Amino acid sequence: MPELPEVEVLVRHLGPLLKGKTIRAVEVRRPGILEPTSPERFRRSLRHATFTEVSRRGKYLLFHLRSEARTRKKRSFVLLGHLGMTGRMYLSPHKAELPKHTPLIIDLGNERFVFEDTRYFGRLTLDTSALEQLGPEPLHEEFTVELLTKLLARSVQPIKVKLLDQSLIAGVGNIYASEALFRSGIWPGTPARALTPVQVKKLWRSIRRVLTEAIKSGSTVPLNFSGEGKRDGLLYFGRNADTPKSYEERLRVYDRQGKPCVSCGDPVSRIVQAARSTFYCMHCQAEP
DNA sequence: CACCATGTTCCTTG
DNA sequence: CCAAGGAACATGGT
Repeated sequence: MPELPEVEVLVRHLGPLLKGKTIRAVEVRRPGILEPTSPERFRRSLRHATFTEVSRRGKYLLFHLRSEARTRKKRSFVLLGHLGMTGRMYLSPHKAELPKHTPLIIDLGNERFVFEDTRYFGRLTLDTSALEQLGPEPLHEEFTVELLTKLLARSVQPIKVKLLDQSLIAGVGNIYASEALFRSGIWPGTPARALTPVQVKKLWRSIRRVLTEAIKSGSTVPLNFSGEGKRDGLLYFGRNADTPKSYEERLRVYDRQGKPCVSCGDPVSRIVQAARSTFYCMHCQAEP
């Protein structure tokens, strides 16, 4: 469930549940997801540590912990999480059956923290160096039109590909990149530096709007993070009974190839850029 | 068997 | 050094 909004909603959900909980034991079933941290070091650091806070940076989850070792002095550290393509994290009763692909389980006493990840692309590690390369948070005040203009000024890369660059803007992924460009009426193949000032401003607004709206739809709805059901917690596939809008209504172009554009009725196109699908409307996002 | 999938990193080539 | 493209990672759905 990976882009910025999904991670943000998950962080808001997990924060209150984990705060103050102490780790009793750690079971590593797939050491690869800890890399480059060794399972030994991982277990040693986490055992007896207490969660103090959960926050987010781009698509990363930051679990803030404090080790309470009596013998040694207290020390704060961060456990960095990433959901990859298929990762999920939730609390679950001990008696609940674990899913087939569960790389890591943390025993919290009364319940356990489960990291489920079918494709094992996700991470839970003590190495936080990945954060250093991230660009600005698109929803923070520091992300201004002027900053976006500067970031796009020299590049000839297609704007859609640029939006996926985490060192440019942190948290935008393949779905919301297509969505933001559709809302801005910009052709995905436009070289970044060829965008007009008006287009940059529209794009800036659209990025913030699609992310904010996605967070809102996830936050106002009682999402089910219990771990039952395949797609629970995925905002774009959300289908809770109380969901105000179905995912078809929430996403305007993504995965809608051949279906009528919600704006003009022309069929939505699919192209491949940097080996990823891009969805757009040839009429509403015309090539200049 | 084919192709596709919300992500990131590494390698090659220019 | 940079940009661009592709493969790799691993598993499942259609």
